[in-house]
Amino acid sequence: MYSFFESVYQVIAQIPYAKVASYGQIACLLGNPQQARTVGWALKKCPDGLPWHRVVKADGSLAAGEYVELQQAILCSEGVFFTPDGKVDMEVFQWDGSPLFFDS
DNA sequence: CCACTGACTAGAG
DNA sequence: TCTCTAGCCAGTG
Repeated sequence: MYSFFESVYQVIAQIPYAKVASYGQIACLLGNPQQARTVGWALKKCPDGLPWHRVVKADGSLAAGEYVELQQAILCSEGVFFTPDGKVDMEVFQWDGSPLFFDS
């Protein structure tokens, strides 16, 4: 079952420690820069072992709905610093997409 | 098969 | 600079 969601999960699974990626960035890696919404919807499925906390909005703010504080807590635990605005410093922590491994 | 929803993004007021 | 609106695709009912 290699659906769009599966691709989303694989990409997110490749996000390295102490790094974050925006929905649009993930969508771009999948080849569809406009599908940021669909990516977020895939995150809502939230499969086991998926580092959904490493996925943030384009401006660096969190987007996990009611799990926002949980996401911030996990990211803080991973070593990601937050600005007083409650946003991630994208200039420092945004994933560049290098460690991608399109296996199988 | 048709319609609605959704953890977004970018542009305009 | 902040807030609001429109558009996008895939999945579920």
